[in-house]
Amino acid sequence: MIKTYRDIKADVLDKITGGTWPPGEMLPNEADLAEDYGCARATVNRALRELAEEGLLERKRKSGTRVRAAPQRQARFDIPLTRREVEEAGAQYRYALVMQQVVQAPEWLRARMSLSKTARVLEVIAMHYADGAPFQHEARWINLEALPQAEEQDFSQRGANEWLVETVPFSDVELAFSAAGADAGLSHHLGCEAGAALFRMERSTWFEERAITFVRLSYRPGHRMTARY
Amino acid sequence: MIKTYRDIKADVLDKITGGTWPPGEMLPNEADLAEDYGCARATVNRALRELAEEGLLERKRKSGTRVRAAPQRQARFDIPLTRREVEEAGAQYRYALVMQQVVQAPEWLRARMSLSKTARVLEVIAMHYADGAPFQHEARWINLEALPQAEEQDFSQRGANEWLVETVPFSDVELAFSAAGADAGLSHHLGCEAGAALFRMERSTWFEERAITFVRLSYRPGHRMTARY
DNA sequence: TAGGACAATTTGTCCAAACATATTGAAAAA
DNA sequence: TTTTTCAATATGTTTGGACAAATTGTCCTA
Repeated sequence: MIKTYRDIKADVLDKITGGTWPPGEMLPNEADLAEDYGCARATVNRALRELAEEGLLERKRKSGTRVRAAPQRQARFDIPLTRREVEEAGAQYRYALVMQQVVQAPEWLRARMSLSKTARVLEVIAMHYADGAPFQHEARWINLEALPQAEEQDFSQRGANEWLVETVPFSDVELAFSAAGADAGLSHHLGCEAGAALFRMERSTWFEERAITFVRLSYRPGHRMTARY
Repeated sequence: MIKTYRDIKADVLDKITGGTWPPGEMLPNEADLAEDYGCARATVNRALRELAEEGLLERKRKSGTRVRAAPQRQARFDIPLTRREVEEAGAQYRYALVMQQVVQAPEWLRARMSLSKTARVLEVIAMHYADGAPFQHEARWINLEALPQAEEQDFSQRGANEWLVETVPFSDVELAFSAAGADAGLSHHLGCEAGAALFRMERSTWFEERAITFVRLSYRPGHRMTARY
């Protein structure tokens, strides 16, 4: 017997995948469905609302609910904290600072972070290891106008990311994935050949419209990032 | 005056980002919050439930609600349909079939798709162009045991993906992102140098526990995939 | 015929109350 | 002291009812 909103979700999903309600099909309205299922309209509403959020249904007032013609589903995945990523793979994590210095922000960085011409940034280069082998190269720039206290920090023991997560825990993030060939520095640190194809993740972080940090993470060759949906 | 669950969400979010409720902090229980906000508990419940889903709060029966210590936020992004991806960038889309043939599934593919030793698959190689320039190389294998009618299909005009979306609209998907160097075939089709770093997306599709298709999409050099959260 | 006012419909949200369920912590028993 | 039992508590879900908001289609009018 159907009772919970989960049961209803599952049943509707079955009807969709089973072909009872093909793409483009209109569903009965909430009131009718509630009667069919023998439950309150709010229960049906929650089931349908969640299916719509997951991209399977399309809902509009007055016109009703229909199965999406082109099921625009979306992948969700957790943003990996490098330490956890390594440890969850069952490997020993190690961090090492390569370099830390204050510099004038170069032009390309000013563009990405919307910085002024004279902006100073803290540049931090570091490596992350899994079981002693190079795992990820981190190149980071921190906006010293937004976070002046970063200049006093010592990132030789603890990664900049962990400090930032504590200091500016909630922020807006823009992510980009791409691929890039290893240059001389990267190939040296990652222990791979120059030109090797590396998976790369770039992340810009903002807090209250101000750029906090930009980080470019280059993974060792062969790294894969997976998601399900 | 606070009234809607959205207002409550916004207010709670402000209290979190503003430091009133720092990471790890316990929130008052729903009943108390409902009284504070002058609304029903169900309204507070919805606000907090959604914030928890978004990864900002942690909720447990009896113990209550707390701000996540390490805000495990997740990125969501839409799965790109190549045609739309190109057209939304304002470019002219063009598709071209390179090759289509039935083959015995090689060992590595059998492993990925859980196929039997004698499984036959339809191999489809195609190219996607944006404004006449190579945009993406598609290498796809379709399980003919699950979809025998694929063998009769002609993918010279319409991409295999569009046919599959119509034929098996709802399926489970496993995604993987990585980087790979262009081999001879890829560099030829994409018009880039051999060894160039390419962003790659691999997708396995399942329907009712049966492998439908595996596709490997290799983007032209320099491609970026972005998300916000 | 074209445009505007309006009523009907459907989803969206809220409420107050009740019961369900997981979990904790304390009391009771071994 | 350790284990078991049990009640208290906070979130999870459902109900039936109500009103809000968006949108559609119709009818009326110019």
